[in-house]
Amino acid sequence: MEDLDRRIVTLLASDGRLSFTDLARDTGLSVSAVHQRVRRLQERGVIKGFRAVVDHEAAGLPLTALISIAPFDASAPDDIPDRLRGLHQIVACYSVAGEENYVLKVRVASPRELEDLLATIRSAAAVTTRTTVVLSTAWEDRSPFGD
Amino acid sequence: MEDLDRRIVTLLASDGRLSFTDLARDTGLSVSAVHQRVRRLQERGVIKGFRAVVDHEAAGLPLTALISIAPFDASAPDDIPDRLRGLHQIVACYSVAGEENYVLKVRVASPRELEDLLATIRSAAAVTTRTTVVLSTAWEDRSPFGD
DNA sequence: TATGAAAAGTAAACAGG
DNA sequence: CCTGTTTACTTTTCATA
Repeated sequence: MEDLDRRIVTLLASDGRLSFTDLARDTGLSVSAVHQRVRRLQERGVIKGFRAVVDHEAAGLPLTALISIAPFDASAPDDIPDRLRGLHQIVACYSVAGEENYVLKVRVASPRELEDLLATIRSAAAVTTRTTVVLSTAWEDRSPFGD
Repeated sequence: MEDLDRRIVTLLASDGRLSFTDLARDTGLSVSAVHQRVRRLQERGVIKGFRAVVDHEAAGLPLTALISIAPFDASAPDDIPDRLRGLHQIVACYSVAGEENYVLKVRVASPRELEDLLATIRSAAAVTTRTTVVLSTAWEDRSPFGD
């Protein structure tokens, strides 16, 4: 990726509502030039979208957990993500190399909801679960480019 | 959190560049009313910011890993997040309840860079590491409110 | 891939209920 | 906490290099 594009991506990764005017100032390009570059970055899929960063505690979902899962029957065809996609509490689903096959990140309102969710996950995807409760988040979703 | 606010947060969590005009249409409020509510949500810290969602593969960081860490010396004061904060490859840092003390999410360009990063983490924070490489991401950073 | 300029749309601030 | 209005700014498109 070109230097100017990386700069634009870094800027938008740390403030997704920066105006094209600001981006232009920070990159030395004209407003139209930045505009075109951002559009191209989106077309190429480098920028996949824009999101508000929500404080889940303040939003009523104070409990985050990481759940590693492995299928009961390792010979079954693996459509686990498809089986879990409908559970909106699962905010991330990674296929991983390791003892388990997938790691999920979930957000729930209470231990009780976590308990229910685990049961749902186990029966929906025919898996065993190993749950790690998040106690606190030092940081999250930081830009890997070093701002 | 009130219903209208939850709706606004959900909408912005799925498209962080929605205009106040669009938010007003989708909530039935006036443009000024949504404007004020969004400002208040930011002041209260419910909305912590806005970010571009970057495809890290396309952006040259194709390798993601989850690293669980535990201190060599459990009696030492725990300033691990502070010791790791400067490593920009660490995009998330969770304190967790479990065998290990922290789980990190890292993004790097290559296995070689992961190797270097692991060495840096071990010596910077005086910890042992257990690394789980992410093979693919089914989804990530989804809204937990069910859009 | 860049630029500047024009038209349409939006944000931000404000007065008032 | 809401509404409508105003002003300034921003987005988007276009012609052009």
